[in-house]
Amino acid sequence: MDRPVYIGGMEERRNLETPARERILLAAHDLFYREGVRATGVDRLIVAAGVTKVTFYRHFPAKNDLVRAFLAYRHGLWMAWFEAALERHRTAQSADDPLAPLRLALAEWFEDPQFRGCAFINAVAELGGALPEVREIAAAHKRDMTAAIAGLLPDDPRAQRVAQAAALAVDGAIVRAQTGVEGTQGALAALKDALGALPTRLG
Amino acid sequence: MDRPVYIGGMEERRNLETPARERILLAAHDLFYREGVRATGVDRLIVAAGVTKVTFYRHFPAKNDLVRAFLAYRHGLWMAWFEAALERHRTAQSADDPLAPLRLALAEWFEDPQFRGCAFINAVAELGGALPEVREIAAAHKRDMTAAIAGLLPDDPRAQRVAQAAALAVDGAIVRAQTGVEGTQGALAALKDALGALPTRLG
DNA sequence: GAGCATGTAGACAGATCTGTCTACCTCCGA
DNA sequence: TCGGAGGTAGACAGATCTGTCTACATGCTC
Repeated sequence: MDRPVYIGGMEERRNLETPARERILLAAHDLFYREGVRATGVDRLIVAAGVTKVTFYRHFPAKNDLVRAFLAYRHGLWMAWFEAALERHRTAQSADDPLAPLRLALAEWFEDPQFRGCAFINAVAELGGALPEVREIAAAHKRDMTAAIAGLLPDDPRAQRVAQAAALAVDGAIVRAQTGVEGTQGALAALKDALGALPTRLG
Repeated sequence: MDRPVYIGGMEERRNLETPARERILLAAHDLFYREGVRATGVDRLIVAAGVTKVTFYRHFPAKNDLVRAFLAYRHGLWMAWFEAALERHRTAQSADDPLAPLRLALAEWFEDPQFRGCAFINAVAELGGALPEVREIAAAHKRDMTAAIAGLLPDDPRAQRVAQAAALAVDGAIVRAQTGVEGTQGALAALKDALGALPTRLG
């Protein structure tokens, strides 16, 4: 994996060999994330996916079904990238700074020109009122993200609490990088301060 | 101010005495925050505000003008509540824990049944692609929020950095309370851990 | 008393949205 | 061989969206 999968650039896979269902999912992944769910109409999706309306509705009887499928797909993709990125940066890890891979992984993500924040936070913001289940989907995503962070910490009963606080800081960094309060560098610097203060030398 | 102003319940002010422009703004504040900007059509706004379409478009030539006015209005309202809440909780402040008022203020907010996250984070998530200026509006909001947090800290050159890290944690707590990862109590507990670790005893 | 700002009621235009429909094609496995 | 899964093209329905239009009323100010 030389390039994080969330970046996009999946268009090349969206050719006629790829099954229609997957092409729709790839188009949704691209457009929903980049422009938002409500801003993306079914007509634009079918053009981007290169399918017809009948095919679209055969696979996803309602647009909300595609929204759910998109979030499930995104979850798998993002978690795979996240865990791989943490693993890749483990070389930078030391006993003094076990969360260093977390910072480096997020720095990668934030610098990506396609970065538009967390798809799950965005989905809750956009659809939380109309489609309450996206809150539960987003919560499950955040729980998995927190578990991956906990995996960086030494085996200790207090690791769960530290991981929760670190995950909190990560979510804060994501939204601050997204709005660009102090630039992505500012978000990363504040994240470093917040993570660095946590008691990671347990035991 | 016995009740935070952001809670809503402003309907009683939306009577015929109130000028039409303010009634529209109050209706937008209610509906945009509760259900989202894109989910709220002009037709619903004019019914909620009790004005006609001509009046609406006389004050706000395009819906996006109302979006901007809504965000400016919300900023004033929220900041006034936030600063007042911090002041109200200053009694709980000690030299050991200067950020205690921050936690208590956010606990108030999160427990509110109308709580639906930060209107600015939500607006960026929903409109960041289509209306890029909301990112700058949200960034300005976050800068003011950070300045209010800095006001809790002792006068010290390092206070700015600590305030940035604290603001990062606050944003994280807001989105986690919004998605309900571990409930609002979990968000508050993680916030307490993240804030408690920061070096607030400066100088 | 003229002009202007502010308000009312409601029809209308034109775009776009989700979702349905008919009609036809192709490939594969029982 | 035949039936079903999966595909194509594109018209259509019905709702909803933003924004415009005519026509009229009221009250303030110069």
